[in-house]
Amino acid sequence: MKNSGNFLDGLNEVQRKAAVHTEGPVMIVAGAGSGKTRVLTFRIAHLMKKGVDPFNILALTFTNKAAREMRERIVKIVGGNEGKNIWMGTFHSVFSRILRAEHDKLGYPKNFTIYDSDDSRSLIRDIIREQGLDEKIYKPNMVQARISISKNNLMSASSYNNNPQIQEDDKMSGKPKIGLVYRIYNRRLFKAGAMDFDDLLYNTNVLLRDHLDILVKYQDRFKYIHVDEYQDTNFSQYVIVKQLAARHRNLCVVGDDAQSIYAFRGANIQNILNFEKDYPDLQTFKLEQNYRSTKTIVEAANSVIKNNKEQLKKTVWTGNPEGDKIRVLKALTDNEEGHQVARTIYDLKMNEQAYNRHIAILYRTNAQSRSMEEGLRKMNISYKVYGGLSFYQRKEVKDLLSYFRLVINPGDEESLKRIINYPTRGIGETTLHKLLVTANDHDVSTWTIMENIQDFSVDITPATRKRISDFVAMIKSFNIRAHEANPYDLGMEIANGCGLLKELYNDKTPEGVSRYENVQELLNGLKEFSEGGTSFLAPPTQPGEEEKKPSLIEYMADIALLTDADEEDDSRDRVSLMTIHASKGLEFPYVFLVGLEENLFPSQYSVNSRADLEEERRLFYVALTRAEKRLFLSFAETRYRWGSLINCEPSRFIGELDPGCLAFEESGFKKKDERPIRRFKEPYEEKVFRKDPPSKKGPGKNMVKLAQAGKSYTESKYDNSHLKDLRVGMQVEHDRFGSGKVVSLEGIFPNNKAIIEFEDVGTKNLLIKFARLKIVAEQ
DNA sequence: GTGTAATGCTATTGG
DNA sequence: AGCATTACAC
Repeated sequence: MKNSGNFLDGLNEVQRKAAVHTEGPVMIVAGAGSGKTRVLTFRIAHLMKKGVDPFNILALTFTNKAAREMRERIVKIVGGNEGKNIWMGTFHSVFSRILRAEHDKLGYPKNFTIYDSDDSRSLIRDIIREQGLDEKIYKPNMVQARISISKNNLMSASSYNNNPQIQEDDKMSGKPKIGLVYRIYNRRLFKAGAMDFDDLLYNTNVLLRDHLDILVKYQDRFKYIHVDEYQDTNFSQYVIVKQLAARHRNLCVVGDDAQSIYAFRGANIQNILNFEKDYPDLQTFKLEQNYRSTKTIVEAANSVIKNNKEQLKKTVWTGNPEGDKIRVLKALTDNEEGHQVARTIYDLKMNEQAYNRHIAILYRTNAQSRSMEEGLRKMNISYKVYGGLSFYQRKEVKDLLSYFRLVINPGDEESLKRIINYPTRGIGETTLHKLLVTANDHDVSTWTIMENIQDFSVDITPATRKRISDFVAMIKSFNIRAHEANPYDLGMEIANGCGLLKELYNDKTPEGVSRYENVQELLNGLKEFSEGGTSFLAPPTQPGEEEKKPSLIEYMADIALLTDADEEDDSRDRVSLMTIHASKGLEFPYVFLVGLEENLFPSQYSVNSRADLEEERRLFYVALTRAEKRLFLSFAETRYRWGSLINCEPSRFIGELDPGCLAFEESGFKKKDERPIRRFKEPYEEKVFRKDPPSKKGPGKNMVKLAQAGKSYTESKYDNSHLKDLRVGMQVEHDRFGSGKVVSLEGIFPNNKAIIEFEDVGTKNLLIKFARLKIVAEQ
């Protein structure tokens, strides 16, 4: 623990001023890498040292992980145990807790369910169908986006339907019923005791607007409010903050307009640009010194962002060394891009002793991870992909979570629909449909119908009735214990009792095994939660309030709002792969920014609108400024999309970079018909066209050698690179199954599967990377 | 009601 | 190309 008093010495002058200016409205405009987290951390620590009760401090961060890390740092500075009493987390997690505490004011159950995007889209799709609307016109995704935007602008279903402008727009676009879907959607959410993500903010606004006593209560609780990444707040969040801060006016927002990249989900850059209008007496601090990156990187980033019109004036500079030039890499195909990136990483590790964990590969869309993964795997470099299908969205994980959700809130219709017949228990589509219709007719939940099936005249057989009441009895037996039982024990009982664990265990295909493992992993997490007490997401326990025991209910309240970005870093040394959006707030010594092509980055959806293009440019700026030491840019001339090859042009953003920061091995980046950009190294010899006959000497000999030299292959236990050229019709020999013939192949090496007909044991479906297989003959 | 084959849709970005 | 939903056979 540090001695008190001197801890602020670790800040520069502006940082220190910003940290100690605790009273009144404050805006900290913080350039990339200027130490804003540090300022926020020290500021809160300073408040506590001054004697401010941590219960009175609120800090809203962009991810829960950021909150967790900041809390840890504050605890280190301040010492003692008080740090845990700060209210910290994302908007969604903090206000979902407040909504649970005040649930009765809004007529919601305390254990309301949080619907994720998939749940809410599925509900919207149901409503569209029930209303007899054409799904081709009323695309669920589009309707969902419209509803989401409305909620984030605090526009209720009624105002939506009563707004002449909107009604006119919807009519003109041939979709006059969106308002109706919105109204029904909200009604159904409420009936199910569920909120979608946007409701967590919307309903917080309703709560604060309609209940003055509640507003005053939280105004007085949150005497000091901090909002990180303020440039990415939406209107709904803006109003919440404004309301809460109205009484004490100690509001500190931190952000960088140049890094606003979430307009697509309602973030309003005007919130930060107009902060001064809302609080004319504000103090502004500009953090302009970058401590993160080399001069080259900072200058390159500046040269790009100056192409944007609307921004707050600031000049980011750094005292860091010049550093290496940014290298630009051209590849023939997306796959070759992956190979070259992997190869360059290999060189970095050899020549600069770089660790995997110091390296990030950033891309615009999740789909781009595939070619990067392939390249890394071949070079035997271990990596982790963030984002994409998150753990909690995997089918098997969501299935079990749906049981948990239903146990906690039997009104949760989306969960009910998901698992009522999984594992199959003879309650099929027709029965479910009858139940849903009856529920709708009586305006009660499907669960209520099932619970009282004898009271309703539903046309179903006695056998099916029995199955339904068995199901109801099972869920109820878990439900009565949801409050007090040990969450892990209860979770295990549910997983076993519902038959899901057995179902997965019996599936011996490679995918089935992995599904089983995923469920086990979920249960392990639940176990940790059970043993570790309440979570970091829970609000501090108020004085006089009894300490919360871990329960399944608490667990579910937590994980509904967790994302991949919140995962604790593991200690494994792995390269990070993620979208640029996901990289926000992170930094790496080595950054590879890939896929710099027109219509990919900037995205095809953005090129026709100035505002959208500026957002893409800010995204590019964010990507560049993640790098501390060295930065590599790359693009491919052709790329597979929807399974077919398309031609690409280099991104305009490359042309916007100050050429002096770039390393071209020849004359530099010119017009598209010139070919000045050479690869970093000799190109990896790769077949561009799939139709080429399999190479006689096998896949790049060097690759194999490197793969053998390395220690741990990311996934495979065996070096099966000789199976890359496996083709249908080949004769093979298996360690255990004997000799056989390849019947079919699918997927991409080494994650491909082969169906092989063995002479002795019949047909087997094998995952190539695990198969102990030899090629015996070509035919 | 259940399991498999065929179709069709998707890939901005995410709490 | 890969996945989810739908169509169709048992």
